[in-house]
Amino acid sequence: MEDYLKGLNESQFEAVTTLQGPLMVLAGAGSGKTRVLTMRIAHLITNGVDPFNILALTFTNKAAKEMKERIAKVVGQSNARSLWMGTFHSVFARILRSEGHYLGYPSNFTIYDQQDALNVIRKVIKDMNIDADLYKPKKVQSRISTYKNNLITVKAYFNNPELLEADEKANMKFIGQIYQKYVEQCFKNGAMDFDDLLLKTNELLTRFPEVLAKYQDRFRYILVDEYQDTNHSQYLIVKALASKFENICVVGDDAQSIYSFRGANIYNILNFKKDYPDAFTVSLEQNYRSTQNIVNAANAVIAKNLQQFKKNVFSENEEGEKIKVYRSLSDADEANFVAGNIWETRNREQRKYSDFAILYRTNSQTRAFEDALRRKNIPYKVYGGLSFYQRKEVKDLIAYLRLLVNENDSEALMRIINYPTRGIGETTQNKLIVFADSHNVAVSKVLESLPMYAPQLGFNNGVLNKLNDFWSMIKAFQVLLKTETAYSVAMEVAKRSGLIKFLKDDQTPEGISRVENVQELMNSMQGFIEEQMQLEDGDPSLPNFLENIALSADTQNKDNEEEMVSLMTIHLSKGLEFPVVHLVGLEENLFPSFMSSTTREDLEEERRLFYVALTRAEKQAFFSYAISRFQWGKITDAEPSRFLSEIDDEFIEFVNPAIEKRFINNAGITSNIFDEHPSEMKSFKRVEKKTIEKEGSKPIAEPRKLKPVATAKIINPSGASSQDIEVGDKVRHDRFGIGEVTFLDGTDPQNIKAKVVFMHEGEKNLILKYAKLTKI
DNA sequence: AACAACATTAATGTT
DNA sequence: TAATGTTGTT
Repeated sequence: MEDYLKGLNESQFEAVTTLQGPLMVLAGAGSGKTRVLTMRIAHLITNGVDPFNILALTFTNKAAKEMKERIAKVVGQSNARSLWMGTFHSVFARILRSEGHYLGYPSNFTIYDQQDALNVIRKVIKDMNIDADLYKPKKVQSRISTYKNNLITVKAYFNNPELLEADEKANMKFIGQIYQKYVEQCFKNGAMDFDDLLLKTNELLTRFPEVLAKYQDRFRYILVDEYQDTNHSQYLIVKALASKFENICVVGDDAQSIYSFRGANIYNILNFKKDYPDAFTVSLEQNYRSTQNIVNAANAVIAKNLQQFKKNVFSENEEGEKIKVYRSLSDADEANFVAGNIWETRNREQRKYSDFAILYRTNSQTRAFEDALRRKNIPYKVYGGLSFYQRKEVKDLIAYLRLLVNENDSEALMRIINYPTRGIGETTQNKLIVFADSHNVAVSKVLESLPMYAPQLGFNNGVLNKLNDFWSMIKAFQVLLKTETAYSVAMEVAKRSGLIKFLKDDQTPEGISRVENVQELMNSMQGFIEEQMQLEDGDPSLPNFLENIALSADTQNKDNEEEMVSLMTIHLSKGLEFPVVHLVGLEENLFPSFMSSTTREDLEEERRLFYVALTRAEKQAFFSYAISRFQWGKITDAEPSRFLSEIDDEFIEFVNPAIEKRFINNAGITSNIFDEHPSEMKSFKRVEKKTIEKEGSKPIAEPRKLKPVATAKIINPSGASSQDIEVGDKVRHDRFGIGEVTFLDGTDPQNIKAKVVFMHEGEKNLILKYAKLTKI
C-alpha cells in the first residue's frame, strides 16, 4: 500500500480510492476533508491519470494554493504543477481569456470587482434620471447578480413575465433597463464582473459544442470542494463538463453552507444523488479536531435545522471543558472580558496568542476588540475587512495599469483622467463621455483620434492640449510595457503621472500612510513577479498580475509564526481551526442577524454559521453577549441569541465576572437566574427581557445604594468643555432630551457608562464619551 | 477647481 | 459615530 494511504480511517480510505464514477463525500467538520481531497488527487496521479486531465475547483485561492503544496509533497512538483486547480472564478477566467473571442470579448478583458461594478451601476442609474431613492445601487447590484447567477440574461429577463411582474410589483420596473445598460456598458469597456466569469463560461459551453467537447475531454476527472456553497451557475458548468466521463467527485458539508447571500444553493449538494443516480456516497463522521463537548454542543444546535442530511458527527478526543458563557453590559465590556480572558488563559495554560481566535458575525464588531486588546498590549491581527487592494490610492494606481492593458476600460480611464488634477474638469469630462456615447466609441478612441474629432467636440486649444498630453503619457507607458517589467512600468506610472508627488504633498498621517500603501503595492508586485519567474510556466506579466489581484480577496496570509490573536468574521474562519475560540456578540438581531429573522431558510443558514463557528474550536470555546450595544450611532438593548438556548445545559456553563454581579444587584435588577438557577436557562430569553424592562423603568427606590462607582468627567469629543457629572445630576442629551443620571459604571475614563432616565424616552444606557451630555 | 460645510447613509456575510 | 456623497462658496 502506498505510504499516503496509511493512517486513513475506513471512510477516508474509501473516499480516496474510489476513483471512477460520481462520488459525493459528505465531510463533517474537522473530519479530515482536505487530507482526503489531496490524497485522492495524489492517488489519481499515482494510478496513472495525467495531472493535465484533472480539474480541482476550490472555494478560495488560499485553499487551492495550500492543497497544491500538499499534493506536491506526495507526487512531486512537476506533477502538481500541471494540475488545474483554483477557484471557479480564476480557472474560468483563464479559459475565457483564451476562448472569449467566441463571445466577442478580447483576451485582455478587465475583471471588475464588486466596487467597480457598483460604480458602473451608479452611473447607469444616474444617466437614466430615475429615482435614486427607489433604486439603491447596492440593491440593484444584488438583483442583477441574482439574475446572472441563475443564468437569466437580459433577454431572458424581458422574456419572463413573472420576473417583470415581480419587479413591477416591487416598484422596480426599471430594473430590466438598468440591467441592460449595465451589461452593455461592461461589454463596451471590455470588462466582466465576477458573475460574468461564470455566466459567460456557461454561454461558451452551451453555444459552442466544440469548445465544450474540448474541455470535457481535457477535464476527465473533476473535483469540487465546498460543493454546498456552489451556485446555480457553477453547478451547470460542472455538470456540463462532467457529463462525458462522469468522473465527478464533490466534497462538502451541507451543515456548513453559509453563502446563500451570494447565490449558493444548498440543493446542489442535497440533490446530487438525483443528478447522478449511480453516485456513491461516503460520509466522514469522525471529528479529529474538537473535544467531545464542543462537537456535541454543535450537533445540538444544527439538529434544529430541517434541511439536511442525517449525519452522526462524533469525536473520540477528550471530553473537554464545558463552554463558558459570559454576559456583559456593553460591547466594550464584552471586549474587555475577552481580552482579559485571553490574557489569563494564555498565562494559566502556557498558550501562545496565536492559539486564540475571536469570531464575530459582522465586521463592525471589530473595533471594540481592537481597543481592548490594544489596551492590554495583546498583539492581534484583523483578517478581512477592507482589503488592501480596495484602498483608494491603490485602486488609483491600478486604474492606470488597467488602462494600459485595456484601453477600452472607460471606468479606469475616467477615474484617472484628472487624477492627480491636470486641468481636465468635470465639464470637459462630461462632454467627452456624451460624445463617445453618441458616436458609440470608447472614450479612448476619441482621445486616440483627437485631431479628427476636435472640430465636433468644440474644445478650446487649452483643453485639447491637456487631453493630448494625458493621452501621450498613457501611450508612452504602453510603449514601455513592451520592453520593461511590470514593476518598472508601474514605478514609472506612479512617478510620471504625478501620483506619488500628489500623495506626498499631504503630510498628514493618513497622507503618509497612503504613500506607504502605494509603496506596498509596488512591493507586492515585485513579489508576484519574482514568484512567477521561479515557476516553469509562470507569467510575470502585468495582465496576469492584475487578474490575480482582482480575484484574490485573501491577500492576508495567516502568519502562523506570528504570536497574534486572530480576529475575523465567522465566514472567513471557515476551514480554519484554533485551540481556543471566543464566539462573541451572541445576541438576537446580531447573530442571528436581523436580516435573517424572517424566513426559516435564512434562520437555518444562521444556524449553520453558528455551527461553523463553534466547530473551529479545538479545546475550548467561550461564548459572550452584551445586553446593550453601541450601534448605528446609539445604544441599543439586546437580548441573548436564541442559539444559546438551543444548546443543552450539560454542554455549557454560565459565568459572569464579579464586578458585573455587583452592578446588576446595585441597579436593583433581581435577575439572578444566571447565578442561582442555571437549570432554568431554557426560558431565560423571555424571562430576562421582561425582568429588565419592568425593573429598569421603575423609579429606583434607594438612591443611596446607587453611589457612583466613579465620578466621571463628561468627555466632549471636541475637547472644548468638560464637566463633572454625578449620580442625581440633570442632564440634556441631543436626541433624548432631559433626564436624570441614575447610575455610573466604569473606572476607565474613556469608557464610563451612565444610566440615565429621560423624561420622554425612558431609561438609556449611555457611554459618556459618545453621548455628549450637558449638565443642567 | 478646490475646499469646506452640510447631509446622508450605514453595518450580515465575499469569490 | 465614521465614512462618503452632495452642495455651496470662493
